[in-house]
Amino acid sequence: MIDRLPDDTIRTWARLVRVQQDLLDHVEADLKAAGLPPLVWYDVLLELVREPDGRLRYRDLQARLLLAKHNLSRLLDRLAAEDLITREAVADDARGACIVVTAAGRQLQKRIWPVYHQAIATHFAGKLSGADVKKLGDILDKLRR
Amino acid sequence: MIDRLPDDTIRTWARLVRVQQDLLDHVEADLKAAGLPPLVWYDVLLELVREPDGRLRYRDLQARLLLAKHNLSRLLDRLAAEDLITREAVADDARGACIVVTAAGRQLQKRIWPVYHQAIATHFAGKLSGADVKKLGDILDKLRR
DNA sequence: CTCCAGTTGTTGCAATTACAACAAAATACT
DNA sequence: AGTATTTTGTTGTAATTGCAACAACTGGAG
Repeated sequence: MIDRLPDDTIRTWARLVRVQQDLLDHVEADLKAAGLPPLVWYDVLLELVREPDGRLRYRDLQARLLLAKHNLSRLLDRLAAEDLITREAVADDARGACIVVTAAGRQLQKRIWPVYHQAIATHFAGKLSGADVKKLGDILDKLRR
Repeated sequence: MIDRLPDDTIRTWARLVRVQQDLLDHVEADLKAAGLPPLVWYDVLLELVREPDGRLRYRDLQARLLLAKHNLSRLLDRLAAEDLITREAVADDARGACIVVTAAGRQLQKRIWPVYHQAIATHFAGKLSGADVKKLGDILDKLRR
């Protein structure tokens, strides 16, 4: 219980919220301008592509994405409709759903990355020194706990 | 045009996105747990309360909130439905709408603040040193441009 | 004055997200 | 085994957000 936060702490918080929203808006706009799907699609595909066998259980995917389960379910519906992923049964758990990237899914992930990479460079990395990035990383690490 | 960002820069970006989302989720959850409306409501009320006469033109409010105009229009519908704001005509511009906080709006803003303040203290300020906050502020400032 | 481009704010409609309830299967407990 | 509890994932429905078109108005050029 803290009595009263200093004004500059509050200002920094406000700025964090604001800047972050602004950054994401710009990145999303860049993706859209390139005719690409929103960032969450990429997040899902990336998590799957990173796995050695290109598959993850639903709940594990959910845990990594910090997405409410019902939202993920519908997001996957949309990805499946585009043949970017498929749902398979899990061997030892009949409830489970295994999410698998398709070849098209891998291809799309590869296609999004350069655009996303460029956006990160433009809106984020290009504005900071190496030392800034390092320091920011340390600070974010503390916030994560 | 940057050739290829270093891995740790990309990791820091990813962490920024993740941590920020996580922080906001927690803050929103705290507000909801206290039976309070979402953060945007507070943002709108705060902008208005800060004005000496408790009013702002629609477009100015929009510019400060980084909200798409149609979204703000509907958000204001909801606030108006709870009698937290009212819309008034602007003297010298018949198109314009002036958004005015009501007494109930001011009261709600005052009621939200302690909860929001506590959430900032818990999830943000409490995890960082004063120097961290200062450094973070500087970095965010660079990103803003 | 008259027309035309730009601004301001709202609205119809589609897509996405949130909440609540649910079915099905696994796990724990007696 | 038999029953309650928890986990896992989906779905119906309502709220919110995004997109495009719109009406009303302003301000400036001819």
